Amino acid sequence: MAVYKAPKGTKDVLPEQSYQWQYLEALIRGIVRKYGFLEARTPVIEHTELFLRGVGETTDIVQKEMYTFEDKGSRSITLKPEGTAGIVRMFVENNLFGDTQPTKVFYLNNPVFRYERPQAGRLREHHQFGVEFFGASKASADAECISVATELLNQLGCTGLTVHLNSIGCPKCRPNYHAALKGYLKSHYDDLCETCKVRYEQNPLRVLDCKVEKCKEIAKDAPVIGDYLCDECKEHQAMLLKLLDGMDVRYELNPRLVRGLDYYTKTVFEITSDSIGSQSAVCGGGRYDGLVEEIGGPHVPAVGFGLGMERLLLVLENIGKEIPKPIRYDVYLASMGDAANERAFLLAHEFRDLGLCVEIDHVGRSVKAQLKYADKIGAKYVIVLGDNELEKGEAMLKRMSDGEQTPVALKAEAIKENI
RNA sequence: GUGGGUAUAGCUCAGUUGGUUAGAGUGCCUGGUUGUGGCCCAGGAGGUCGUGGGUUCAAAUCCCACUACUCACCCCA
Repeated sequence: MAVYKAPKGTKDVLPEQSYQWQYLEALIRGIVRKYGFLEARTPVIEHTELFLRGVGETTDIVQKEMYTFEDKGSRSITLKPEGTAGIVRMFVENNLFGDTQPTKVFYLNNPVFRYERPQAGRLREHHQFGVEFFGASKASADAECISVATELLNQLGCTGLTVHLNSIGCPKCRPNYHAALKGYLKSHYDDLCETCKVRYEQNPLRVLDCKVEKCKEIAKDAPVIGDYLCDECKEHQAMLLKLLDGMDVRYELNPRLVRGLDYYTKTVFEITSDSIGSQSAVCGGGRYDGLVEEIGGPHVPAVGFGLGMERLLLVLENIGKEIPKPIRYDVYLASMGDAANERAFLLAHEFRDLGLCVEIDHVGRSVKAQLKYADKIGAKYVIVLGDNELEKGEAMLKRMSDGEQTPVALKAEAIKENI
């Protein structure tokens, strides 16, 4: 029985709901196009090593959530747990850094996999839309990325969203902050939760993110990164805020926003929703100036984000946003009797040549049942074909919205005039 | 990995202190005359009551285990 179910944490997109995905896809393509982002597609699998180096060995994603296996050639392969590492690998492997910069790419409906306990808004396989902006160190690049996300969300009419923003510094200034933070945490070490004791050693920034009450108490009075940023990081953030203000993008500065991927530098941001349960992040990203080098390329600054498609759909559902359902059939050809059935089939063929969407009877229903079926599948018009119509070479074109019937000659072009 | 909740028709759910052929709404099929949808009316099909054990004369109902789903922690999109 279990064999015939989709694996835990995965979901089918059923035929009746795929239009929602297509709607988002079209909207997204229209937006990124205006910014000049080009689509890139990378493999679902990568060498495990890429994520160890890219995402970071101490992260939860790498330590306990990856789908890793050995292939028949004894290579360690991993289903991608996030979108950025693969794109960076592509960027480096194909020497795209050698082209004129910047390089602006996006990915759409990119499947990513994490072995986690499923819950509201969290799947083991989900799909991301994301943007990666290489070779641009200026804050305008950060601002464009955020703008792509907020424009999308705004165009969809999303409400209850918050843009959280922070800077976590760069390799020049972060060590100072690390030292200060560790110094502070050391005096509270015994009160930290068990995982935070480990974080203290491996990645003290993450203690700020801890949800345990005691740790939150401690974090509240911890030194703030903003006080330790170097001039360059400070100026970068100031410029970003200025540009966001100029676009009227609302944001909240959150000094404790720390993301679970190791590659970020300077800007980090997250967009959360208050309507989709506790897994509230719809979009997350930031700057990663050191990652290209880490993956074996030259020093190339970059910034990007990932946005969860399933969560975006959840937001739309929960705020009652209706996605327009496309018309499936223009015409349904009801027919009875062998001659009319055959004529209906060929007429449908002619209609399709003219670009119309049309359906006929494939199961031998009565005329009454065919009308009912035409109504159910949302056909705009119905034509009933029987011996009478074949003789006269004329039939009634029935408009389903109001039932009005008009006589038409049995010629595809002529009928098309009337719809 | 840790907790809580749920499991009865395709779907959403009833099912009284254990009691005889397990129900409703919706969906599906058919019919309400001879070739015309929506509304209405009538009829029909459809259920190993998640699985396996136990208690009992008797279990959808009580007990245990397992599984699945779900929500939350954790983490993240």
